[in-house]
Amino acid sequence: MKLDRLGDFQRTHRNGDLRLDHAGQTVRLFGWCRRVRNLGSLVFLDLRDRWGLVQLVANEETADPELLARLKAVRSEFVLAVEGVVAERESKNPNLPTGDVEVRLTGLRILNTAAPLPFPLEDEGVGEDLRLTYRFLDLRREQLQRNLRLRSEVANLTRNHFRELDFIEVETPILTKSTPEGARDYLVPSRVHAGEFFALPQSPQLFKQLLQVSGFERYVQICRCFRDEDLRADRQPEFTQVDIEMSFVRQEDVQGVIEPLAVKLAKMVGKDVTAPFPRLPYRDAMEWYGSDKPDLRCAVKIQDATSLFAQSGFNLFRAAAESQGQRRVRALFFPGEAAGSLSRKQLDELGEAAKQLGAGGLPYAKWGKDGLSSSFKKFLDEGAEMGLKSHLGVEKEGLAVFAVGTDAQTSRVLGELRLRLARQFGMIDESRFDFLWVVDFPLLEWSEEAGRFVACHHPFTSPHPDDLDLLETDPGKCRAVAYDLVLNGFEVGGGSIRIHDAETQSRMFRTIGIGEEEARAKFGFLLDALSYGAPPHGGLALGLDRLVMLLAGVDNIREVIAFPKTAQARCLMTDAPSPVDERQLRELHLVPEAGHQTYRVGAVFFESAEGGSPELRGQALQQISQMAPRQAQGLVTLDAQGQILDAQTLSGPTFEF
RNA sequence: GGGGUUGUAGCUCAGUCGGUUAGAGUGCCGGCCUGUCACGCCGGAGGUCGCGGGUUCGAGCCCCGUCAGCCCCGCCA
Repeated sequence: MKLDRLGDFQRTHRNGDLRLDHAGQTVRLFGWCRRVRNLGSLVFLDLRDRWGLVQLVANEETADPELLARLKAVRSEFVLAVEGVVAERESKNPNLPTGDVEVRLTGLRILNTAAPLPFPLEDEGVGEDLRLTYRFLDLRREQLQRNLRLRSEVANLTRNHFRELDFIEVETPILTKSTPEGARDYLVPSRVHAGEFFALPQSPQLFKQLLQVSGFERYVQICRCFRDEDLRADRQPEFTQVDIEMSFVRQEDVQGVIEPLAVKLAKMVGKDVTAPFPRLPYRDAMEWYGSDKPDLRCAVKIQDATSLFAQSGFNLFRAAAESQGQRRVRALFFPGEAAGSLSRKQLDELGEAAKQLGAGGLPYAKWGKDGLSSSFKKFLDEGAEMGLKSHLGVEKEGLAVFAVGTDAQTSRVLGELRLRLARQFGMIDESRFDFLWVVDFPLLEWSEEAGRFVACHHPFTSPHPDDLDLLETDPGKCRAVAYDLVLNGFEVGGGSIRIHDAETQSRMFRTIGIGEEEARAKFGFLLDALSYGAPPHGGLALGLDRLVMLLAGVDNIREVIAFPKTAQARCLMTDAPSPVDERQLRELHLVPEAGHQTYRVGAVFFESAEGGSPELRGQALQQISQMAPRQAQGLVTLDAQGQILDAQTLSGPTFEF
């Protein structure tokens, strides 16, 4: 098709803005054809631009025949420039903001054609792999346009918020130094320095602290961060943080600049939240909710039921009661008919879920229409049942589930079941935004894998002033001045007051097994900086993607990122990551120089009683084909004496011997 | 690294106990149509049943392997 030129055509209106007031005006519009409805001698076309949709119309009696013919050639997603007169419609469409008017065409330029799309833009439920492969089309969809617009507004509001509070935006390096601790780094090989690497930042942590030493006092940055770890629905390998750091502050001061921002952001999507947010010590969060990021939209709390079973005939529970706190019996009680009428099958499924979470099983007590049923009913005489009911607060129907074990075990099981059951029983009010601060995190935790203590937050987090001495005596008990911002069961931010003196920092390094020499080599610049007048300081980082996800009311972080990666950390659109030229690898010193190239020859020997059966050979060939691409590959089959039976290349013929 | 789940027409899906030529809706192409807005009516084209192997007289369906998407555990200071 011959395309028309844009020429000097100028837009006069946005499509979505046209109203009855415009009737009689000649307008010029741009946009994409959403759909043509060709009724023969009457043709309608919906023209879409970023701001909305308006109906165009032309008919045989009034329109230029050439224009009409051209209009009939238009297909979905063609790019058009049109001129026409706004007119009141004969039949209005109340579902459309522009539904009272239409544009009677006087001119039409086809600026570009479009092949039929690989998927319809209107449908929900298109396969996500397709959407990601054609992300540029996926992004035409209203939902994603809306999400990215929201994201843009969140970023702007955030910038303005901190600007008003006199923060300074400073950019920090993307090419930086790999540090031990924390997530796996993405590495960037240095061409100039053979065998050496930059790392992409997991966060600008050290730089923002150094900016405090430099005297900026209030720093903010909306920055990209990178972590080479496995993905989840709310986790991408590159993500965006709203990163702040302040000098001369306590925890409350940092929370005090974040809370009003959170209130404003919530308001932006029509949610009323009030600051200050509740502060919940980590220990209580684990005790009541079995999670360090509790979803407070459900009121159900975990309760300790250990003492109830001190005399019980139920050995499992009594043993816990006799373990002097080593193990406990903990319970969740869900009131309501839905909970009280759970079927045997559903209870079995719950039991399975509990086992997946590491429990031995799931003891339960259910009060339904026909009274008590329980997996340990024979140990529940009337008195015991009454005790249980008054302890758990059972009034009418409901379901209690139990877990027994160490605190870590029972928290894990009940924390997860709390969420699952609350959802199942409709006890989560989806319309609510429940922010809270989880505070007083432990500073350190024992790592079985590393055989030492590791920092819970990061190694620059200040120990709680009251717990300083525990660093050497009982590190596991030492609290940190660290705080997470939690929204509806998601960690949307985390921060801490930092260590600002070199001596405490050295003690911290020592405690987590980083020796003097290693500390010098890896964090020398930080220790230096701390020794030249570092002010007390602290800060926080918000996970922007996750926050926007919750503000947008979607359940996946990819829905608020323009070009996200798959769960396997690939970009289906660009097919990244991908192999690179060997020349690039040589320049980066990742393969030996040309001329000194060495070739490795590998062989795998499959021993088999059947010798060269076709089945085995097929399997072997396929496995080889998946080992290393672009190499000559083949399979040689030997008999028991080592004589070659045949040789087969992957693509070529089979050579018989 | 482990577990679960999905993969059939461009798209969304159905496909019985393993049995004839693999279907529907939608999209696409052609024709008709003056008030549509999910336009309507008529006709047509369109399939590597993800890929490889096996079992079987016969495989979309059963078995083994593998690839890809999604969810979860581990991991994510």
